[in-house]
Amino acid sequence: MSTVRDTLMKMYEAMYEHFGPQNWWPGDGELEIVIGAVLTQNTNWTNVERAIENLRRENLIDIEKLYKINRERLAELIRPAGYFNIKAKRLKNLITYLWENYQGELDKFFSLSVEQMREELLSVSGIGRETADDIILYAANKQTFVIDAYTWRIAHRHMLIEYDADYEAIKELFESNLDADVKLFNEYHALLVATGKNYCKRKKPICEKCPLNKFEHNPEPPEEM
DNA sequence: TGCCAGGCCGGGT
DNA sequence: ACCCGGCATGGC
Repeated sequence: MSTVRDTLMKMYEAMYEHFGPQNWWPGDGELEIVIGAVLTQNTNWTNVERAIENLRRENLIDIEKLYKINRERLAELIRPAGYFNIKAKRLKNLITYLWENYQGELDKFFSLSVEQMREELLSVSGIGRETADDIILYAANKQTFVIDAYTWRIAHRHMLIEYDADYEAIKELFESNLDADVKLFNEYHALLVATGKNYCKRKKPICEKCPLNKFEHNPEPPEEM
C-alpha cells in the first residue's frame, strides 16, 4: 500500500518531469527575495517584477535606503504590484525591524534558528505565515515548507488534507513526510506553484494535461478556491 | 469584461 | 474563535 510519503514523492517526481527544475526564487539576491515575498502577496508575479524593476532602477535594493525613503514615494514606485499603499507600509515595517534590530544586516538575522526567525517575522505587521516562510526558505535558505493557495488547493484536491485544514496542519503534512532537504522543499513548493498556475485554477476540474491527474483526486474542483 | 493573482490585517459578531 | 471587507494593478 502506498503511504503519504510515497505519494508526496511521486507527485514531486511527476511535476519535476513535467516542468523541470524551477530554480527559485525568481529574483536576484537575498534582499530582493525579501522584497518580492512581500510584494507578491495575493498578486501575480509579473506585476511584482515591474515594481522591483522600479526599485532596481532607483538603486533602492538597499536596506538603508529603503529605511530612509519616504513611504509615499515608495508606494508610488511599487504601484504596479497592486495594494501599493498597504504594501509600502508592510515593507517599511519589515525594513525598520531589520534596521533597528539587526543594523540592516540580513545575514545577522538569517543566522537565527528557523523557529526564532519565524517568530520575529510574524511579529511584524504585514508579515504573515506564507511571507515569513518564503523569506526563511528562499532568502535565508533554511528548512521550512511554504504553504500557499495552490498548495492548499492541490493537497485538498488530491485528498491529502481536509477542506478546512489550516496553514500549520498542511505545513506539518509536508514537513513530516518529506526528507529534511532545503533544496527539495524549495523545488517542491515552486513546482506546486507551476502546477497550480497552469493546471489547477480556481473552480476548474482537473485536466488531462495536469502532471498530477494520474493521482487519486476529486473529479470536481474544491469548493470556493 | 468580469474574474483572478504565490495574503494579511482589523473590526464586528 | 470565526467571518468578512478592504486593499489595487494588470492579464486574459
